[in-house]
Amino acid sequence: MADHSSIDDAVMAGRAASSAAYSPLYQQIKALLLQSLDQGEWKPGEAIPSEFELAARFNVSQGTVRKAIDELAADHLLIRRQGKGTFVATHNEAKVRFRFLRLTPDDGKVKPSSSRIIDCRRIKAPVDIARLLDLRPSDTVVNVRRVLSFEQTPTILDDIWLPAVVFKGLTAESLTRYRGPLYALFESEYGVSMVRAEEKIKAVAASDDQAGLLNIVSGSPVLQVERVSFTYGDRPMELRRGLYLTDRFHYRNTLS
Amino acid sequence: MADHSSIDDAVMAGRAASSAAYSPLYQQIKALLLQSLDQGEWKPGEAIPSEFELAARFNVSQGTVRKAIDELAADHLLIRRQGKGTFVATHNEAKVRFRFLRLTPDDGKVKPSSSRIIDCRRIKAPVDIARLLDLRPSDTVVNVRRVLSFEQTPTILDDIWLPAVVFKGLTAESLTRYRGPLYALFESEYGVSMVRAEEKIKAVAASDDQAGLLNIVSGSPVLQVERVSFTYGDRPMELRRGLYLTDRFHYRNTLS
DNA sequence: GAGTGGTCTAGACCACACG
DNA sequence: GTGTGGTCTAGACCACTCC
Repeated sequence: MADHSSIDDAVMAGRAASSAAYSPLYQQIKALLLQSLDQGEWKPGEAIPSEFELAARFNVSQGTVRKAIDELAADHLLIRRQGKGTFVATHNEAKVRFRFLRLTPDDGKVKPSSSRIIDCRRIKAPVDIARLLDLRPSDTVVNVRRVLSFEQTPTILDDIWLPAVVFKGLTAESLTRYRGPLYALFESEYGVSMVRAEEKIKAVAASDDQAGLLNIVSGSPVLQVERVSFTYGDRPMELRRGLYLTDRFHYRNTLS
Repeated sequence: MADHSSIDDAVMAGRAASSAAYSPLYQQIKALLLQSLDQGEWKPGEAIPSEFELAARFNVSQGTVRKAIDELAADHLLIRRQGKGTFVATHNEAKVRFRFLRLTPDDGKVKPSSSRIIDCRRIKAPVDIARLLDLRPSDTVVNVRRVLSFEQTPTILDDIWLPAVVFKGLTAESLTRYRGPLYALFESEYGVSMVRAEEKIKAVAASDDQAGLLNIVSGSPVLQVERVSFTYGDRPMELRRGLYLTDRFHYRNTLS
């Protein structure tokens, strides 16, 4: 065997009598791949080894590796490209930028966007934030406040909380200098890949200060979006409370 | 061959020189299964033939049928149950009722719901409705208006449009008599299976009459949800404009 | 025990990208 | 041409359900 983990033991376990908790081989392979992704063995945008190489490494057939990769691709952690290879998903790509932003112009036309950082400070985590981010209340969080505009029209007011331990060098200055989706920045600068997110949406009336920042009249109905984003292994890494202006935009969703 | 369609020609086409539009065998099988579903060969809740039977019918290997079924199961058109068979998805089942309703109580507790039909009438399709339902403006639509309450609290005001040709016997009386999700009724009474839906969401201020029906003060911020539901073959079959009260509920969504 | 879906394998061949 | 993912097959065996 080479220097990477063998799954022989796991195979035995999986194939042992039906008494033990049964887990199919390809699920075990999937877990190993996930682990390699989490540990950064392959970086976002890079290609992972070919199916045959992985099959050899794990001592399973190519079809079994294939099925593991299939699931990771279905979850958008990996991207398959016929003839080229299988790549680690990234937010640093024109095609999938703003992958998590569901706000769409009513007329469908793509609009140029710009971000204005209002604030970036470190604070002790408020209890509700700490709970959602799986932190202790004594932990420090980075709190970023910003306004996103489309065609010079303020449209989104975001309040963002991040574990300070992970996002060490993050400052208002570095944020202001950066152009592009935050998740792309998190990926390349802090090694944090956001993989999944959950949102809770309400309609609320804008408060005075919120209305001021969005340049609307106080009390206007706005969309309130609370998002928790997760990295590999379903670890929460960002809490975002956004206010969306929906007079010329809408939040789109597909049910199935 | 039996009396059902053979795919031999399709196979030849698919396997012919790379000049023609190439379509994998399992995709062709998928299309055939979809057709059978659409034509009602197997009804919602029923089991479809086993993988081996289907493989024999279509003259392909079991693995190829399997892959076709896999995709239909991933789209929630079919449901696999190990040891029992593969079943046509249905809204008539405790487990998946309100499958398309994303509104959730903030406290997570399930609440008893009741529906009050306000109105059910047939009208000439307004142009915007006709366009979304892929109808001609001269076509007739059924317009249903109802209020959904949770624990006696009015929470959702729905305005629903349906092609009148399809929903022939639908009246306020039959709707009032019925308990349960509308999609379950559509399925069992009108043979219409809703398979997918697209929603556009905005935050708006409730108008006077809307506020009256929801028992809130006029101008309150509410969630406006426009939903187009599709049946097999991506044919639009319902337009629904809903107003959701989100003071004690929220719209939940998962991004990935 | 019989039938169904689920896993795993091994091998052949096809479509696609790149040099 | 070579290497990658994608398809298709055939067969063995496993897990689950029901009788």
